[in-house]
Amino acid sequence: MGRGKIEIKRIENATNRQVTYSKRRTGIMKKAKELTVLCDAQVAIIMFSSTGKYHEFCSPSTDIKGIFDRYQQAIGTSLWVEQYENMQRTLSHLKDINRNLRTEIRQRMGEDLDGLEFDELRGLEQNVDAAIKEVRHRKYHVITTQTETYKKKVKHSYEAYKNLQQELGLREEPAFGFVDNTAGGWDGGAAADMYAFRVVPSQPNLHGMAYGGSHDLRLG
Amino acid sequence: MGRGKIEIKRIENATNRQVTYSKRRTGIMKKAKELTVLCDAQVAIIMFSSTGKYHEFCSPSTDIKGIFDRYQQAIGTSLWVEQYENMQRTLSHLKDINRNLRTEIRQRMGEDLDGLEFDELRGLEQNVDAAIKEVRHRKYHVITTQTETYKKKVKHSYEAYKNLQQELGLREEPAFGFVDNTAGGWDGGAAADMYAFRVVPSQPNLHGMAYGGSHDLRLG
DNA sequence: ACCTATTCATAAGG
DNA sequence: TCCTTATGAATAGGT
Repeated sequence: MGRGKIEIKRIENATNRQVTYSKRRTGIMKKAKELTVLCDAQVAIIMFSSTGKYHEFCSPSTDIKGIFDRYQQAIGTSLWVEQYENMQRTLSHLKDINRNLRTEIRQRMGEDLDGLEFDELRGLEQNVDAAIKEVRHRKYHVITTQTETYKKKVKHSYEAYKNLQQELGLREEPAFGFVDNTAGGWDGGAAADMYAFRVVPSQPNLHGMAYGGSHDLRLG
Repeated sequence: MGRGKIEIKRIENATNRQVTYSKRRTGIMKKAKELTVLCDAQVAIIMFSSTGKYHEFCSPSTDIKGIFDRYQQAIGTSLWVEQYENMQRTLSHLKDINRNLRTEIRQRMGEDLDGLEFDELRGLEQNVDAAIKEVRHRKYHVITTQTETYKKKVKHSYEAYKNLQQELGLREEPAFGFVDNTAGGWDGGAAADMYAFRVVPSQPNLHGMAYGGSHDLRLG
């Protein structure tokens, strides 16, 4: 249709190609619209010209996404579903793991023990018992190190003070006496009591997690 | 075009509508193919007839998914990205939670304590200490209940045996004596020792989780 | 963007 | 669905 037949092959002249693209695109869109009205059909068209411009058509009462969701249903799931389903699987797997982890934590906190057999309880007890030994050991290490540090600080301060006195030629009595009362091993209970005043009253927080408090276990 | 002009409105006769759909669909597909060849364009078309049958066209050297990915880029991300990104967010949130839970478990097992302050260690110790009391309490409860059950079973057996003797008119000595040696409270250590032979040698397993063993913490 | 000769698509009927 | 054909629509090439 037109002044002379044309061969259906790529139009080499860029201007002609662009003009023909415009005309024929309009024609297809019109035909598509007529089809949706005449035949009560749903149509979605997406076009990219050779210059990269894009145009779309979509029958009314829906949108591209709607038609593509229907399309995916029609061809029986594919396209993006694969990565989507992978994600879904990973997600539910993670939820399972989280549930198990939370169960284990609760049991390690002495809750939710009703379902456990004697053997299981015994294993749990032994495990928690070993854990508390580790925690105590670490605690004593920390407090010992801390104490040594303070001891050294005091010692250095005292020596600096004495040096200052000497340099000033003063002979006054020191303002305080330095006594080493931190030597030797630490008794666990005593250490805990000595430092009880330093413990914060609310839940102690470990890297954002409060032991014994409520965990942020929302699944989002 | 055709033997008479037609009005562009829904064709009420179902057969005519179907016939027209077929003809015009073919026409559009042909036009689309010509467009892709003549103008070096990319085209994707999806159609659903009023009867639900679907047809598609796609320019060569690509596929529907390819064109739609390009389409989404062109309009600047949308469509499925929203739910996809929601999922991605949920997933990474779950992973965070998972990591925190595992950290907490490890710390409750006495591992990974290096990063903790004294106050935190103290909180952890108190918490684990409270937990082990709960576990022991539960363990004693279970073993006591179990023992009571066995005791009753033995008692019932013995009574049945005595009744049988009486009914048979026999006067032989009983084959075994019934002595109540399970009354009174249970000492924890003693109980554990008494029943030590019942403990399975390998890791005790609690609902599929082995305390102190390796957890199935693969993230998939 | 408009014009128009020409080709094409298709409505109706079999 | 395919064939036929009269007729209106689409459009190639030029302005």
